[in-house]
Amino acid sequence: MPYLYKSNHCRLFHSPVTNRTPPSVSHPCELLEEECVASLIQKCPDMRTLRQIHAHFVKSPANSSSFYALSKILAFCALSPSGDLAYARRLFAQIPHPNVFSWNSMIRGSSQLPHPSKEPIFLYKQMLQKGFALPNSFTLAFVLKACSLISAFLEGRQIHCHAFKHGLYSSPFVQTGLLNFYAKCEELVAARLIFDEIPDKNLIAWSAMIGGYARLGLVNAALELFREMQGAGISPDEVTMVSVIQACAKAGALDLGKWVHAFIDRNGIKADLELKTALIDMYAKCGEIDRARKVFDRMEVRDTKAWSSMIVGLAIHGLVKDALELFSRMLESKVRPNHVTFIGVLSACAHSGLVSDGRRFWSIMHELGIEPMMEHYGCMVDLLCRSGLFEEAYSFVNTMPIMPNSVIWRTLLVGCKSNGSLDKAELVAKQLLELEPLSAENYVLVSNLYASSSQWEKVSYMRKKMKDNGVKVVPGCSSIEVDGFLHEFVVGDESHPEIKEIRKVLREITERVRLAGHEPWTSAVLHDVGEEEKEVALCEHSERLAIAFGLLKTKAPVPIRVVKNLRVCSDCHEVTKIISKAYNREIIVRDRVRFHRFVNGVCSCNDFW
DNA sequence: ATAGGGTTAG
Repeated sequence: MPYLYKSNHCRLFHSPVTNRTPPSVSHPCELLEEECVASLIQKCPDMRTLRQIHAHFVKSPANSSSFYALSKILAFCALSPSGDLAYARRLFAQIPHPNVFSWNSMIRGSSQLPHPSKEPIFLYKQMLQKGFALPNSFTLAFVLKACSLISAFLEGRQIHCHAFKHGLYSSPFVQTGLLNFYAKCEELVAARLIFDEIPDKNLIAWSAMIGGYARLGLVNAALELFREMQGAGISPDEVTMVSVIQACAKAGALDLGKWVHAFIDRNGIKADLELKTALIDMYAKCGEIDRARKVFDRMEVRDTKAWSSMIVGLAIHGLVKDALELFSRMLESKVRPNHVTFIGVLSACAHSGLVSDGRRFWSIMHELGIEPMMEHYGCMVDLLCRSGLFEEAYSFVNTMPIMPNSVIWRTLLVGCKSNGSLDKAELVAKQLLELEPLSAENYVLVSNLYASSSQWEKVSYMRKKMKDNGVKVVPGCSSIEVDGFLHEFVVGDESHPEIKEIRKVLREITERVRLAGHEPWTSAVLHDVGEEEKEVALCEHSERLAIAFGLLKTKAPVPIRVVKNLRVCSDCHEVTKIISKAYNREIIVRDRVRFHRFVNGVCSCNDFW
């Protein structure tokens, strides 16, 4: 059907380029044979040249029925970094019965866009509906990748069925595709079932499974598999190591992270851009900002993510000056900052109350065409509140072009308290509880606020409201790393083998907390327990369990690391302060925003709340 | 005939 290509010829070409020989392609083909098109495409540097190849191809009637050459042209447009997916789409639309190769090119091409969509999944559905081409192992691998990018669980599960239906399940590419898909959807049990079924697990399968555990911060599972992998005689590469390092970072497991770093050096694994960025992130998240900086300084090439991870790391450590200096250097080296970089920069400003700097960076961000996201608004609200500009923060939130989320309202609520704007507090609290009526921490925060102004009736009203709404307390969770193993503690969980000794130390801590004049009423609100159980409620708080464990095991004057606090309340910080002083130890507490380094009861963070 | 699966910052 030659007319098909000729008649659409004009639509595909915006300029008359048909009679010129491509400058960079000096292939002496008179007639563009199939192989010739293929070899030209191989060397094709850009779309301009491709259009010319395409034009020659279209002009030659001998070629117009060559689906092979056409699929080569299509693949270039859809897949090459110098291709043009829009051009590929137009070309594809003109092919009456695309072959499986062309479908695959379109599916893969459309899943490589910077903003993943359902387009590849729709294409796959179309392919099945039309029924002219049957999916092969490439198809399933590509569409599974697309599903994993957007966590399209239902679609991916269907493809799992298709793999059996079309007899493609035995393909290692389909298997790792499925494994990775389930892992990305956080369905680790399903992922593990597939992993265990793979007879000859290769490097990719091992890495995908380790990566699945790593993303969820299951550091022990990730490391156990990493050890098993080596036992099975498979050598990890830099991609595997990124996941292992990420697992350490997520869990705040510094000693493990250091060991893994040494492993990388010892085994001659090349630390590339990604791995170095992962190392920076790991050291920063584990509280070793100097080591993070060392890795960063030794890098030869740094992209936006590398710069950002260092800037964010410095910011969460409260090293504001260094963070902002680094940002200037980043601009000098012509690496374009993105929204994550600005989260680091703005949060750095917020930590030190640098209002005018914060405002300046806010406008630079706009000048660079970066649309502020919720996190950026959050930083600005925090900055204004900490700088005593509560009224401005309040009107800032009320004029936001996007609906403020609970984090924004909570920031503002804390701002109400510190700025003494209790009149606005009720309004903010109302917004917060309307938006998120099922989260226990909101009730605690609001009732803390009432308690600070001795409005006890409102305190008990909050407790009642929480009960009426059926709010369940999500157990707090902390972890502590001892001798290369991460111990996790969940509130109420007594399964730890050393629970008796832990309890003994906890009682001692409780006594010290009491002697210091603190009442553990935050926990009492949460647990609603009688006087007798109050002590238990306090003790059961995960962070204190972790601290207690650290005191048991850590006899030498080394820092006690309390990390991965999912729920850190101001009460915890108080306790940490007291313990640090009593035991003359350095305690590092990490919350979602920053580090608090307590030495002899004094927090190095100047904005300790 | 053509091609492919695991990785970094919030």
